[in-house]
Amino acid sequence: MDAVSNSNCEFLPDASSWSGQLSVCGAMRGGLECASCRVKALSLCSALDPVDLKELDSFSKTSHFEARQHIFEQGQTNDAVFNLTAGAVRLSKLLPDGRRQVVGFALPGDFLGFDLKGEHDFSADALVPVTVCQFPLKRFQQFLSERAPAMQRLYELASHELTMAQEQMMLLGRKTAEERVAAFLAGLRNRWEKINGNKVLVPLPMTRQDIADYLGLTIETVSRMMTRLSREKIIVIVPDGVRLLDVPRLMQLAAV
Amino acid sequence: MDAVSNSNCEFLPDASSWSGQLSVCGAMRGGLECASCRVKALSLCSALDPVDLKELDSFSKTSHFEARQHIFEQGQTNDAVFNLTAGAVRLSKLLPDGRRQVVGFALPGDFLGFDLKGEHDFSADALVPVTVCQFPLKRFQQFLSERAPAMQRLYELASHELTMAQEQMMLLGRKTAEERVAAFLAGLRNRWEKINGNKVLVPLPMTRQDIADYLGLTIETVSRMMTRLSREKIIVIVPDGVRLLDVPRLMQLAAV
DNA sequence: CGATACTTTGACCGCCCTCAAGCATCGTGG
DNA sequence: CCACGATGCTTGAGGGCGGTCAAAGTATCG
Repeated sequence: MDAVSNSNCEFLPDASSWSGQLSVCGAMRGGLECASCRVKALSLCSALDPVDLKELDSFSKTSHFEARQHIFEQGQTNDAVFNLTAGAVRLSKLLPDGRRQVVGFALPGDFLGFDLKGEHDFSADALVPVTVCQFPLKRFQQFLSERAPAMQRLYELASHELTMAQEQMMLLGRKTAEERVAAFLAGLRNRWEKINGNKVLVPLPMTRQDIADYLGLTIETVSRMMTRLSREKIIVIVPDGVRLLDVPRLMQLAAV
Repeated sequence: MDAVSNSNCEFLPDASSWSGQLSVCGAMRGGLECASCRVKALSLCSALDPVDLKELDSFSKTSHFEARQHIFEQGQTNDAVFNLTAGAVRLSKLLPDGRRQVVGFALPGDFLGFDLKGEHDFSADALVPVTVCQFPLKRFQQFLSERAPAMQRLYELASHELTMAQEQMMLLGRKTAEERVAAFLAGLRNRWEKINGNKVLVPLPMTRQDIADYLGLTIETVSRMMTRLSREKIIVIVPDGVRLLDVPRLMQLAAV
């Protein structure tokens, strides 16, 4: 996997801004077609031959979102699906009284919009400047119904997402605060590694509040646990992320 | 939906055993083909025309499991998928140190085995006598690749499962003990209603420990919350289930 | 630099867990 | 028919993990 070079795409803990990092490391240069997409191998499109890819390209639209912009919102009718090519997105649900649960973070290569009908049951918000391939829902569904491999690939992605969701249930239902934070960092590391190849620098484009809402904790507890991991020389907290010093120990604390 | 008659299939709080109830209300009489399956409308098979259904039938096998028998286990290689036609199944994950998280309960009509490859990442155990339609994985995959509507239907089921999983994340991450128990009962009611039409009698084929492991609580807390709901005249605890007295209040406590 | 947003740290508290005992139900065998 | 052990459920007393409240520290950006 050489989709992204390691040298100039590394997460730079001291200086690089997200837009800067992501415009360099990002997947699709505006206006170029799917054929040149750099997250293709990670995404839905890996199942498609060049002909199908061109067809898909013909009704896709590249969109950009600034940090904090809504890509779609809970309750809104679902009329498009997305493939994230650059940036990071928070997926969250709200209760009527304002309590929030983050159900996931989407990174480059991730697909948004598995629920192909009805209303969105969570919101998707750009955490940093974001680029997506956007597909109108109707056209996308028609495309799928005519390409068994694409449907099959999408199923695999959804099924994997379901497995991850069950793992998250284990985390939320049965793990301690320290285990949750350790598992979160270890999990994110593995995802980023597939994207930028870096095994020790873990970008955290989300706030502590977002992490807390993802892990079923409060912002204070997340902060305390990060500090604890830091004191124990397992991580170093850097701007917009962490550097992992002792991955084996981190994975052990994560309680698999 | 008249697949199941109401009169003699009601959950009987005082006398009926699970095997008794389920053999009467159950979906498929041993040896009969898919065409007569009574949970068809709820399941994967609703997407199939009679010809495809016959083809599917040709490589299906009806299996029975006694209460407490394993249908499959976490870590075991995945070589079959199942459609539950009668009974109830607990889906659970274990941590190395023995902590358990129940990731779901399967009821008649539910599909088991969305992850079509690798190893099972949870165990499926019969809570009561169970009947399943069993399909060898390879044949099933081949069947799917040739029937777009079936693949699409399976995708819908998986996608719905994912949505439910996200709802469960909200429950585990952000709801109080009372809200969790209320939401659990309200959710089960809606699922049973589709199966047996009963809106107030909610069978609970699982133990309090199973419920606790599903809700991220302890058995004592589940028991206390059930007692509290009972004291507040919202439910009545009956053998093997609950009777709902005040559904609106229950749904309100569930914090939607 | 001052305003704003985010993070960290500390002191205290409460919800749920732990530990322990008692109760109900059911199948089994005397 | 009842004694019984096994299993599961309920209830109570007390403690701890993580939440709440409050304040100080830090980065970013006009």
